[in-house]
Amino acid sequence: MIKRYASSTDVARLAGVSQSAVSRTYRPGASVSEETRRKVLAAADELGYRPSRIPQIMLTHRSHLVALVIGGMYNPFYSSVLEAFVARLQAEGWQPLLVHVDNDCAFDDVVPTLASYRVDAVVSALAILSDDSVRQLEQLRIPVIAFNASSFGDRVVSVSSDNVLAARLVADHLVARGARRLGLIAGLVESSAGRERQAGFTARAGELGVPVAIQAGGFRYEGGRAATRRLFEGPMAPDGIFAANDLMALGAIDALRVDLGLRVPDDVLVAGFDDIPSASWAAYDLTTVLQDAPRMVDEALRVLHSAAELTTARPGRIVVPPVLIIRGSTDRPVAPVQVA
Amino acid sequence: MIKRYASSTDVARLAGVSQSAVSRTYRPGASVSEETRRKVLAAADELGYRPSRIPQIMLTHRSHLVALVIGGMYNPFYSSVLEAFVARLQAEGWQPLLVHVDNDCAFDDVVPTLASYRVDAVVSALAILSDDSVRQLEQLRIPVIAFNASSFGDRVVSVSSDNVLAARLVADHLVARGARRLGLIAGLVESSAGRERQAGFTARAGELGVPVAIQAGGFRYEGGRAATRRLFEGPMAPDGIFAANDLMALGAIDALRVDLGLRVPDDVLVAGFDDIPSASWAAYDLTTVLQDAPRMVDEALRVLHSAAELTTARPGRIVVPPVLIIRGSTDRPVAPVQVA
DNA sequence: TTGAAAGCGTTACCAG
DNA sequence: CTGGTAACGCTTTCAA
Repeated sequence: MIKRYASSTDVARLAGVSQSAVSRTYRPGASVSEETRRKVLAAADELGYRPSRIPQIMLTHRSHLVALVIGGMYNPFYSSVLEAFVARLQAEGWQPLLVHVDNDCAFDDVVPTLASYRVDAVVSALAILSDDSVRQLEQLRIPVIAFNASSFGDRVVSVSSDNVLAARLVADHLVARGARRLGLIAGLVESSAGRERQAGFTARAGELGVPVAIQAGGFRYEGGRAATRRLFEGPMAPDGIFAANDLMALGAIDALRVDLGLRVPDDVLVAGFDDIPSASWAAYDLTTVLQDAPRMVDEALRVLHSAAELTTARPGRIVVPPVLIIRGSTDRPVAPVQVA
Repeated sequence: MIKRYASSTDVARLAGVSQSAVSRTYRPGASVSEETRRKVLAAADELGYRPSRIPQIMLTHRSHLVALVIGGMYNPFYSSVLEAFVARLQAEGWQPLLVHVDNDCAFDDVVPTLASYRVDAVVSALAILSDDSVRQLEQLRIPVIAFNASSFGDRVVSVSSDNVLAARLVADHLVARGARRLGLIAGLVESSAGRERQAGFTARAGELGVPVAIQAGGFRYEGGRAATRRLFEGPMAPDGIFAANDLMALGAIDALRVDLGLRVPDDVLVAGFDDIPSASWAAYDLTTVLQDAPRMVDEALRVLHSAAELTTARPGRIVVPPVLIIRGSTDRPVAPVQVA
């Protein structure tokens, strides 16, 4: 087995000082003579020495490692969340250990590994979080922060947008712009965010006395496109569609224009959720709900800080206000139009 | 300071056995009596114990940690590469430590942190890798694998597509489909991949006797859109455009259709590079070069395995064959058309 | 099969 | 200011 990294003892030997002296040289505010420091730094430079955090982890019971659990990176919303998270964690002295899971039971499998690295906390950006994984992490006393998944509000801390309110705003907007037969493209039933968006939208539509047809789109572009075609196979062709995320909304727009030969927004209004970059591309110009990722990350980090000194974060829900971004895909006069 | 994780000593105490017995219980193939194993597992379960890898790192000089350095996650190509990498690393027993850098000097800043966690290797998916960072990692004897950046072929291992060949194929294709005045939207000069694509394209166009106008697009959608408008301000309005990545190509298509009122592919052919998901969306249907991310990740992992036992990977370039994906954005008869 | 003990690379504490 | 030493949690070796 090759020894790759030099140790403080190696440096001490070369510099002709004690190992303690090397340690002190790298500890700010420790008392080392200029002479010793010089010798140590010279030796360290020669050997390519950097102090190791590993023994510190044993001593302090703090690794400064945070597990970041991600699932569907196909959704650009999650890439931007990930990027923001990593940048913020680094800036505050944490190191993200990235964990990718395809499906939920795979998460259970990696929990022991995370534990073996003694992570200080787990941040999950999974749409879905199984009861089992939560229980496992609880037993290991690892604080868990759920991003965009509120189903475990009583056991973990969750940070998410106000999905219900946002979906209600979308329903209001579509109806105000003249829609009278709504279509909803749902995500995955396992996703609490998706369920909340569906609930808010259908509730508000009900209050407004407007019917809603529902098709599942699985949060993907192709799913949204297929769901849209199915919506138009039914008896009630919608004149306003809300997709539970932007990817599906973009698929819906393409289905309407390319597969069905309809115009957006002239024939059908379309709105999405997330405000991913492609939502603002000229070909789509999609009305959507902005999820304030930086703000959500901020909140998650606030929780992380407080959880760092506890064995578990205090359960609860943190809800970030959403913003409706109105673009061309719903750009019609506000005055209700006459519908056949 | 709270002690979050139980130790083998805690378990031993509760189980009424020695700490060695606990260790052996978790080491496959060690000799423990059924009775002891039972007591240990019961105690471990009660305390939520998982063996720690931290002391092992000290003993073996191997952390099984791999630093994954990422930059522009705005490009979906990198999210999919990241996802593939993380999945593969995990499957093979490594843990990715994620590092995000905004600009290159920021990388220099995190190198000491990576070293302090005793990472076994660094995989950089940065378009740009500074000379300084490479030198720093060399001095620390950390093997480096550069993904999609070949400028340091003599110092590190790089894995990339055959950018030159791919760009030549694109030039051939555009000209075969009738383009006679080419436009090239370049990425960033600092990116070796971008430079290679530009070199291959202009070289082949030269051989074919077709002029090329160049505008920089910075690898972003907006940049590609603006670059396209600039191409048409010049004296030579192109009838075929190659963008050094898909994001810029999509911006180009929107510029052509929305800003300039031209048709794609009827008036102008457009091709990109990467084959990101949105390239195949109906609104764009973009001809592009597929970078075989899974294959590239495979190659990188092969290098990682061999580098794991060395203090440095043997420098060299690994080049993965690209595939031209022909879609609607260049869909014109193969026979050369007459151009004014 | 079992327990005791050394050692990994640090930091903190102590005596000099 | 300096060097020696204990301690962290684990694996491995050795003796019982």
